[in-house]
This record gives sequence, C-alpha cells and structure tokens, in this order.
Amino acid sequence: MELSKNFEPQAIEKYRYKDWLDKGYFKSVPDDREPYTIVMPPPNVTGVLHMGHCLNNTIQDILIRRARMQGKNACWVPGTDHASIATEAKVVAMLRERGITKSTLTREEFLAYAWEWKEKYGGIILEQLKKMGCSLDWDRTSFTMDPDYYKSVIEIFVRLYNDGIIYRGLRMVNWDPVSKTALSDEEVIFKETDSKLYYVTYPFADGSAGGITVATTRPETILGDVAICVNPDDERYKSILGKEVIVPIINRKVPIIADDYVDATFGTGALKITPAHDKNDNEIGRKHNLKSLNTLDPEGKFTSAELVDDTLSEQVLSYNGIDRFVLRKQIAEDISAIGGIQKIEDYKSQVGTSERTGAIIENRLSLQWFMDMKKFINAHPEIAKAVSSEKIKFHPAKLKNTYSYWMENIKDWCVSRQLWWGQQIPAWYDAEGNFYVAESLEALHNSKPETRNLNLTQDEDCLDTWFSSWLWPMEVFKGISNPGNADINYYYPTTTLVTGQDIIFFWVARMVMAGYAFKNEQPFKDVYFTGMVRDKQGRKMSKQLGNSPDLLGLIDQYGADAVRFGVMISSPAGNDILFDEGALEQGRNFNNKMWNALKLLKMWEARMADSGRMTDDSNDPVNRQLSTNNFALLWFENRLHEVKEEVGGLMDQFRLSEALKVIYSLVWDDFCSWYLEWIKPGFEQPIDADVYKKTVEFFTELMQLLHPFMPFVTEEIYHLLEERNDDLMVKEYSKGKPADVKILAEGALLKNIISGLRDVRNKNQIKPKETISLHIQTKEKAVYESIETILSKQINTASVLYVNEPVSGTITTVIGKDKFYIETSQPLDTAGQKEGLEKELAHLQGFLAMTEKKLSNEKFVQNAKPEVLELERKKKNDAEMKIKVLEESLEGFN
RNA sequence: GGGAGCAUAGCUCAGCUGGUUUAGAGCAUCUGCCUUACAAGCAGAGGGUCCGCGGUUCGAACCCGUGUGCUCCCACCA
Repeated sequence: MELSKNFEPQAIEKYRYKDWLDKGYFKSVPDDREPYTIVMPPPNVTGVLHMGHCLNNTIQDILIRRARMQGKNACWVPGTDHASIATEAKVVAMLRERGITKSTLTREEFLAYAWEWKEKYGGIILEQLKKMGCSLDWDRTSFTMDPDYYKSVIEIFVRLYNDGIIYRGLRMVNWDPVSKTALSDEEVIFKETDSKLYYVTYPFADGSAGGITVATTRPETILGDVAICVNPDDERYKSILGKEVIVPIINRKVPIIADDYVDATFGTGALKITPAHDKNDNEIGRKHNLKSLNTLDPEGKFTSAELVDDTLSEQVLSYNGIDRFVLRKQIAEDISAIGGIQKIEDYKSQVGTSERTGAIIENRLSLQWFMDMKKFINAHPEIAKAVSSEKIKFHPAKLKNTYSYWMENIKDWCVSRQLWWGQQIPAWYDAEGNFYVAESLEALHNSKPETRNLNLTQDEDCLDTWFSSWLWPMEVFKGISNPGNADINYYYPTTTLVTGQDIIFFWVARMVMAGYAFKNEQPFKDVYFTGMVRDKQGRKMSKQLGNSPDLLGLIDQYGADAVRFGVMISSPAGNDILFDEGALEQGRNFNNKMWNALKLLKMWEARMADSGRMTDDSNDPVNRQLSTNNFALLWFENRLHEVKEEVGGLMDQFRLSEALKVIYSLVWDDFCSWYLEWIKPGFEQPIDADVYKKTVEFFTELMQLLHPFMPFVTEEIYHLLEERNDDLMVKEYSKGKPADVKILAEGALLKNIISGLRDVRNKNQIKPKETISLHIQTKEKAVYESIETILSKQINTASVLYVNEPVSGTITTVIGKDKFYIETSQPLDTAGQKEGLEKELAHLQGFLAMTEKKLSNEKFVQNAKPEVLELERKKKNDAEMKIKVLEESLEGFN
C-alpha cells in the first residue's frame, strides 16, 4: 500500500464520520452499563459555528468519547434553542429585506415566516458539528419548541402560577426599544459610555430670583419630571424645601422634596425625579406619591400622550416622534436658548444595553409576568446548597462563589417578552381585564365552565427563552412531558455539563433550580466552564474587528483533528483561550508525525523477518536485535503504563489540556524520537517479527489514548496498522498496570547519556556521520549492559570500551557519576573542554555548598522530615562524588 | 462602590500537602544537520529579580501582610 507523503485529512474525515454513523456508534439506549450523559448546550437555532462552539463541543466530545471507551453507555444529546429575541430579530430583518414589516402581519403569518426560516437555516450548526467529529446521538436531536417541549414549558408556567410563584405585575422593567420587549436583569449589560452631564436650572415658581440647578445626563426626560429631590441634611437647600420650581419648556410646577437617597456630593446635590424613566426615581416617586409621566413610546420616541394635565405648546408637540437621542440634543439646545443650561461637562457613565440587540435600555413601567425567585428557592433548599456542598462540582471551583452570591441576592425574574417567537403565555383575558391561567383554553373551560361564555383573548406575549432552556436536561429525555419514562430514569441526572461561564446565571443556576423543583434531583454532577475564545492579542472575537476566524475554512485547511488539538492544547477549565493559528499548525504537524511513524512501520512490515527464523547464532542480525531491543520494549511498555495512569488522573480532574500535552509528548518524544530510533534496524535490515508486533501494539495503545482528542487520524492509523474487524472509537481501554520505576529510571539515564554525548559531538563539531570510539569509566559496569547497544547506535560509535583510567587524547565529559572519553579524529579543543568542565564544577560546588549549609543547620536536621533529610544527604553525596570525578578529569589538563 | 481571581522564560501556561539535584513544558529564538518515516523534520543549545517590599519558617514561587498592575463578576450617583 502506498501511503501519501503527509496526512490528508479531508477524505478520511468524511469517510470515517459516515462509517461511525452507519455503524450506529453514536446511538445510545438504556442498558445495564453505567450511563455517561451530556446534554449539549443548545446553540441558537439559526446560529453558525464559531470558535466558542468549537471549544465547547470539542471538550464534550472528548469527555463522551473517553467515557464510551471506558465501557460506559455514553449519550450526548444534540439540539437547538429557539432563542426568541435573537431569532425573532433575524426573522424581522429578513422580512424587512423582503419589504415586509412585522406590524403588518398577524401573529400566525409572522410565525409561519419564522418556522420557514427555522426549517431553512435551523440546524446548520448541527451539520457543522459533524465536521468536527462530534459523536452526538443524532436521533435524540431536540428543539426547545418541539411540540412536547412546548407543552412542558406551558405546564411548568401553569404549575408555578398555581403555586403562587409566578405573578403578574406592573413594574419598572428593562426595556429594549429595538426589539420592543422587556428583558430580565441578566440580559442587560452595562457598558462604560462617554456622555455629557448637563446642568439645568429650574426657576422658582413664585417668581423669586434664581432657582435650583440639577445635573442630568438625560435632558430628553425632563418633560416627564415631577419633582426635584435633595438630601434632607443638605444645608444649601434646607431653606427652599417645599418650594415649587418650573420644569423648563413644559412649564410644569413641581415641588422640591427631600430624600436620603440623594447624594449631596454628586453634581449639584439636586436630583430631578422622572418616575417613568428611572428605577430609583420610580422608587422615590412611589414613596412621595408622585405621578409617573411617561414621555417615550415603546420605540424610544417622544410622545406627549400622557401629558394630559399640561398645557402643551407647539414646541412640545413638535417633539412627538423624535428619537430619544436626537431629542436629548434638541431639548438641551432649546433649554440653552432660554438660558437654562449652566454648563455641560464630559462624563463617563455605565449605560445598560441589551445583551442581544445592543440597544441602550430604557427603564419602563409595564405590566409583565414575574417569577418570585426567593419564594421559589426557599421552597427547595437544596438549590442554594448544591454547589457550595459540591454535590454539583464546578470546574474551576472558584466559580462557586459567583453562583452563591447570585443565589443569595436573587431578584424576581421577568419571564414575559413582547415577542411572538416562543412559548405564548398561557393566560387569557376577558373584557373586564380579569385573567385566567391554564394550560389551554380547553383546559380552562373544563376547570372553570363559567369561562366558556366569556370573550377571552390570550396574552400576546411569549416567555423568556431561558424559561424553556432551564428544562433542557430533563425534557430532552421527555422528563416533564412523560415523567418516569425509561430514558429519563436512566440518563438523569446527567453526568457533566460543559458550558461558558457567561451563562452561569442565565442557564446553569436555573437548570439547578428546575432540576430540584421539578424532578427533585440535581441536573448534573460536574460542570466544566470554558472561558472565552480570544484572539492572539487577547481581544474578544467580534465581527467588527474581523478577528473571528472562519472555522470551516480552518477545518478544510488543517483538518478537524488539528483544529481540535489547537483549541485544546492551551485551554485549562475556566481560562480564556487565546486563539493562535500556530497551535493548529502544531496539531497538523502532529498528525504528520504520527502518519510518518505509520509509514515507517509499514516499511518495516514489508521487510519483517519471520520470528521462526530465530537461531542461537549471535551473529544473526535478527537474533541480536531481539535481545538488545529487550530494553527498549520494556522501557516503552512501562512508559505507556505510567502515562496511561497519569492521563487518567488528569482527565478525571478535567485537566484536559494537560492530558493532551502528556500524550503529545509521549507520542512525539518517547515513541517517535526515542523508542522507534532505538529499535530501528540497520540500513535495509529486516526487523524482528516480535519486536514489530510489540511496536504495533504500542502504537495502537497510543492511538487509543489519543482518540478522544483526535478521533479521525487515530481511527485511520488504527485501521492501517493492521487488518481489523473492530473500530477504535468503540474499543474499550484495557486495565492499567503499575509501571516499573527501575526500568523508567534506567531509561531516563540512557536518554541523559545519549543527550549528553550528542551535545559533546555537537560542541566539538563532530559530523553526524563520523563515528567515534567511546570509553566509559564507571564503577557500575552492569548498569550499561542492557543499554550499551542502544547507546552505541544513538551516538554513532565504532566501539564502546570500559576503562579504569582516563584515556589521553580524548574529549572528556562527566554524566552522572561516570566519565566518558570520546576518541575522534577531530582536532581537540582542549581549552574549550576545560572551560566546560570548570563551569560544571563551579555549578556543582555551588550546589554542594547549599546542601552543606542546610545539613549544618541544626534546626533543619531537627525539624525536617526524615525523607527530606535523607534526600538532602544523598544530594550532598552525589554532588561530592561528581565533583571528585570532575576534579580528576580536570587534572588531565594540567 | 462591593467581591473574586491572576501576576513564573519573548508568548501561552504547569508547578497539587512549603523540602524532589540551586525553577519545568510547549511554542518562538539560536547552532548544526537534505541521517534511507517525517525540513510541517532531526540533533543540540541559550533564555528566569517566580511583580515590588515586609513577615512567618530550619527552609518560601508556594503561607501571611502590604503596595503595584491586569482580568472578571455584582451593584448602578443622577
């Protein structure tokens, strides 16, 4: 078989994925094995794959593939989220392009367009995940608006309403004027914004001179002012408390009131009160029984509709329909024209924006549905404890605090959204404004027959997306719609959740709540939080910066395995990862390295000597090979045991990038650079069949160990190494064995000596092809017996001899406790060598002094643990011995 | 304003219970090699005030205090 020069991923990935799929390896049904369950955080139904998904899903695939290979029943559930705001915004934009405005459509017409859009673009991202090799159980693909799912969300809403947890109320909410909906507090992101602080004077109403000056960033709300508020202890204003002032332009008389809330040190110490447009003003307004005058419509444009008690001038009426930010400047100018502006300062303030649309949030008084979170949590005390008690483990653990803090300071959740795409709120209103909550109109009529005669209309609004996604780990197994079914009983609680720490409140915390409240059980055992994927300079990936790489392009260019390697190699849990294409290159190179090792083995296979040919003839090259390779085989076998153990421990602790590093180094360094070179037969010589067989076994084990990280290349090599009837992805790991530390130490010594002598060759400019004669002066000749042939091959010696005295005319070096003399035809750099030995000696003398200082410290000898003390003595002895050897060697130069 | 975390080689990070040969890895850099698997490679090397200061200890990258710088979360004084 002719293997390509380099690993060529494209064709292999396609074929391998299809093969796995066809064989049903991704499928899971309940059985007797231990389940390992992951529910994928459902991406937005119209989303496309980006680096965040890539990282997140690679991690999940690694965990799920490992669990599968451990013999567990691995189940990874895919799906998408209807993502009401984001999707509706996209549909609205699509309609606008076609010249259709949402307001001209009925709800049914709009939803028809939305579903059409969902069918067309929904799930693209799931197809893209296949390219990454994700081993998802596609038969279980779920969507948060599937019929059963929809019903479950409604059912939960009704249940919570009946329990008195969900209520309807007129509250100040976060209003997104772009999508024209209320938002929960979590959906508001505060951003530092440059703005201006306007100092506006309100003249006294009684005509007396002067007035009161307030500082405001929002002149556009002035027409809704109902009072001016100062701190009761503020001496400057005590005398004018209770006086009235005139609101500029609209000429409304408003009182000067006092409230502790006002900070006398900020601005002028006087605050204008606009209860309709600010949360705190609203509070003060309620306390002081003030009117609330709304001056902005749902789109954030001025409206005078509520200003019925005022005399509206032409000027005020002319503001109607003007956008809030245009109006801000306009009103500032108009007040300035009548001399009402004292000064304007530059000012930085935190401005709330919509998480989805980026629009600046307005505070708006509106009737919404809320969930009383304190009441809800108090009804289920496990919710607050689950994370702090580590019943649910967070990785990294530091995020526990974030979770607890949020739980302890939780506020009511606004669950209604003024959108159509989502679960419509199951509440019906009669003509008198009474409302009824039920799972359906029919259910309502059945439970309350008197409602049959009423003319009822359903609430137009739908529920927050997170009010459906919080049921995800349950409802993907029909845990709400069909409780007690075989799937939910088997797969729930799920094992691990992998998600971004940015949605810890939105989603993770709420799933914990839902799990305990509706299933009386935690939703998952471990949560692995990923950080954010940033670019090389540490900037967030964004469309504006253009630093968001085209993932599918990268997969085409480097291969899926290389991309997976690249995102995993430096991404400890919870840390942001800096995306660097160099890491992908490293992954691709790694593929090639393994591919070439495979090619080497295939070459050997073609020239393999039959084991049966073994004779007693020690001159037979194959016979000789087996005995000398004995050490290499033993050593690598034990290295394998050691690393398997180490990797297992790291994976259990979710230290995935470290596990990958360890495997990478085992494959590249230990297997390719050391082991394969040690057993490599001489030019055109055959390899012993047993050595070859063993090597194939090692290679197979390496591929198995690496498989969860790089599934395609490992599966391919697995099949190319030997004819197989099974597949690597479902090959169970064998039980680990303890490593023999003595063999490992010998291997380490051998590597040390080889490196040391190669360094000597390098420094003395001995060409690689030039052979040397090596003389070893050692007291423990036995140590070298098993490694001599390997050593000889690796540093290209003509002969290895053991001596008891220095050999003159050679290059001397000291490694460990032994002296090595290299005989070469090259002219000797005596001075250079002497310098090298002196440098080494100085270093050792420093080291010795340090150990001596410690050992002569009585307190150290008294207090240190015996093993520490013993180690220190050994260090001292070793150093002394080496110094002696070095000094002897240096004598040769005098 | 409140809280959490971080600071180790040029970069990204390990360093777990304070002692493990006077601090490790990968990438990058430098030197030498087209050695019959691999130049996307091989062999080797250099590179550190473990952020500053103080303390605890026989012993500190690690513990404590303090300063500085950065990151994140929460709150939102107009």
